[in-house]
Amino acid sequence: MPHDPAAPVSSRLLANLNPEQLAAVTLPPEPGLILAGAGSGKTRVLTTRIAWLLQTGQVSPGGLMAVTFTNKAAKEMLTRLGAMLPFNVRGMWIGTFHGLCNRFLRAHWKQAGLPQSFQILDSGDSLSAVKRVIKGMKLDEERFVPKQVAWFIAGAKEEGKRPKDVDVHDPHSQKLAEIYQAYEDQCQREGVVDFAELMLRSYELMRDDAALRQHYRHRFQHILVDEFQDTNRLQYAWLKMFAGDPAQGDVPCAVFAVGDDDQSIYAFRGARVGNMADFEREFRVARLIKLERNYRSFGNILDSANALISRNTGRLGKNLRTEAGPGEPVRIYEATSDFAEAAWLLEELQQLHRGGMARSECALLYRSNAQSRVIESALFNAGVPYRVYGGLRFFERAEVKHALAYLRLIENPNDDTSFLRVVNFPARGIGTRSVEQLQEVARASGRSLYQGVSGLGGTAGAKVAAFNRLIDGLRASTQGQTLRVIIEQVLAASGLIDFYRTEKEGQDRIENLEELVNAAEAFVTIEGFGKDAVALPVDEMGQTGPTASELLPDAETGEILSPLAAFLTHAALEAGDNQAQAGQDAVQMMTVHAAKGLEFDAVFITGLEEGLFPHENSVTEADGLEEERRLMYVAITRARQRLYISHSQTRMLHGQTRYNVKSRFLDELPEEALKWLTPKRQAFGSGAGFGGGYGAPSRPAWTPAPAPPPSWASPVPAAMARSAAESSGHGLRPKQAVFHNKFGEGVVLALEGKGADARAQVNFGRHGTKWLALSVAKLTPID
DNA sequence: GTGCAGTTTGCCTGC
DNA sequence: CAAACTGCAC
Repeated sequence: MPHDPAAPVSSRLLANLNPEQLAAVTLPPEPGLILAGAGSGKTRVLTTRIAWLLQTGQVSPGGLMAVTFTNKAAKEMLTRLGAMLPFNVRGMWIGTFHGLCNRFLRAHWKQAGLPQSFQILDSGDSLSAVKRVIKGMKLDEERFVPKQVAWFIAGAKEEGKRPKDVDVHDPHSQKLAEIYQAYEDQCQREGVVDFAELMLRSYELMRDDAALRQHYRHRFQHILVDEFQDTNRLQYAWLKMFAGDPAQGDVPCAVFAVGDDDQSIYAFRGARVGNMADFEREFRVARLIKLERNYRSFGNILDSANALISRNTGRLGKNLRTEAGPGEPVRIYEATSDFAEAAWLLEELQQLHRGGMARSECALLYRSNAQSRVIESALFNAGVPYRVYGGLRFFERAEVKHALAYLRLIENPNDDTSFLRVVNFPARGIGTRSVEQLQEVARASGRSLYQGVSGLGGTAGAKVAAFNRLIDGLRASTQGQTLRVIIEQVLAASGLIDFYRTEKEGQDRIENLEELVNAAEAFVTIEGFGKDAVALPVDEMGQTGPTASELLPDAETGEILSPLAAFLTHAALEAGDNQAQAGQDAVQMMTVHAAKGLEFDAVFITGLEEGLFPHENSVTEADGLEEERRLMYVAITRARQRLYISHSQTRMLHGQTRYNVKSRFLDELPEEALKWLTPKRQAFGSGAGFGGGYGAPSRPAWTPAPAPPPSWASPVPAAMARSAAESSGHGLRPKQAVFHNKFGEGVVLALEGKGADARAQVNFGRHGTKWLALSVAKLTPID
């Protein structure tokens, strides 16, 4: 049944949709799969469908669930819906998988076998919990590397497996299963859950509780899933629990799955593109709708993306087209060093800005967070405002985690992870030895560290008891207080503020702690806590504030989660990406992963080098390489008007200079869409007429795109770099543009002295003119 | 038990 | 290159 054309609201809603979009939006209430290419208006289709379903009265706000993958996407959806709908959208089941699982478990904590105030472990917490388990089992950390074990446990959970379900084929895997079991016991004892547990626990509760299952299946008539290609096995199974599983003979509700197999970039955390095909088959999707018209990018950008992704195998098949013209060519730049690359980025950014482009419309993308540093310092030194997403996030900073640990202990004193973090921070005379004793006592009696104090005598026992009293006192005195007061009191009473005040480098940390108070304040304002909910504030970056919305009343008692509990949840599920630096018109910096779902007028993709992008850990398997290619595809398709791609001959990594060869992905782009800002070079050693390039014996010479050398570490540029340095000593000349780590870009005015005494006078612009000893100062020439 | 200096080790991506 | 870890003097 199409919409009622007489309804004025819905016809306005549906105006300007293309036929495919319209078909998707108004799909009858049955399972549907939408293959939505990058920039094809996917989010618009999703939000419009939700609004259309609601406005035509086909479903009530409570009868609909929409799941996204990232917090960014969830926010985006809520913001857009908030603008389309006349009522507050916060109460609706719209959020990330993990956010919704949390909400579900908060409401049914008792059935799920959790304490009411269970805490959520982020990956760092989870890793230290694993470490404790391994230590407790007296196992060798060499043989059972905590990181790998944590990885193994998360992987098992994502497959829906409990310790008893894990494949055991040798003593090692046997032990792994035992560690997994011990980890689980420990988490249960402490009342904490990790990310994967949120999913698995809610899945199992639904699976095992028929009444609950019936309740939710009756409730949700429509479930919309964004980024379906990124779902893992468990998430798909979870979905079937809520929607009804056709394989079990259920009649499923209207699941509206939107995805793009070409943008599947989360295989490393269990994503299964195959879920799309499985869904189509299992849910007997009658009509698969493809959205292939791109509204975002100009032709050259799109052609580049299409050409690149066409090298992947086993695609569902889709080709983006646009009606915009070719636009600007894709510009490619080769830098001599990562510093020079940063200097070039800066220069191009300034030029775009002078040309009238907003800084916030420029994005700098990189494969891994470590690359942001050099770029950041270049921007910082030039005084260009920027904003970094991801990396060390706000709620993951050490001082913030310390403060949160105190808050978590107030909520749940059995949270041993938090207990260990702060029992002796700031120092209160409880050293390693005392803590070990306490751990032994607690383990022996099967109690938490907090409870274990009763079995610990002597001065150590007295000191721990004093710590417990501190926590208890804080719990009592903060009862019923506002979040701001609670946090301020904790910061003062714990001694955290005093501690950082005496630290040399403590000022920044104190500022972050103050920022934590602000974040809490903002959180309370936005969430509203049952009172009249406040309209979504939108900051200058177009993003809304925190979106916890986990304030569902308890299913049995009707009790509303305390502000503190809600805030702690918010801190665990959202890393607080937009706490700092919000506001001004700033250049956007993030990893390619973080950029998914976003778009910008100008995009710079940096570090297109073998070993980095594609990442060296990925090139050994075909699957890995294809995922890297999809990642590059995602990166390219973020750009609306201008796309720049850069690579560098050398790069600092692990404190050493690495010599890199340009990425194979550059050779996979269509030449006619490109413009090389620096001379295009063949893989070294393959002069004109040599065809196949050097060092690629596995490929015949006639291969159209010669494979890059097997190793990304080319010895040749290294030799070139050496000879350049040897011939001129320092490689500098007057008027040479240089880059300094601290002062940024400068121009050499004069040179004097030789060898170890060589000095250069450099004008750094806003940092003034300085004489630098070349044996000490690192000056990198910029071409 | 604390704090410092020296040494080692690791950086891929994220809810 | 830095964070994280280890060893040592107070």
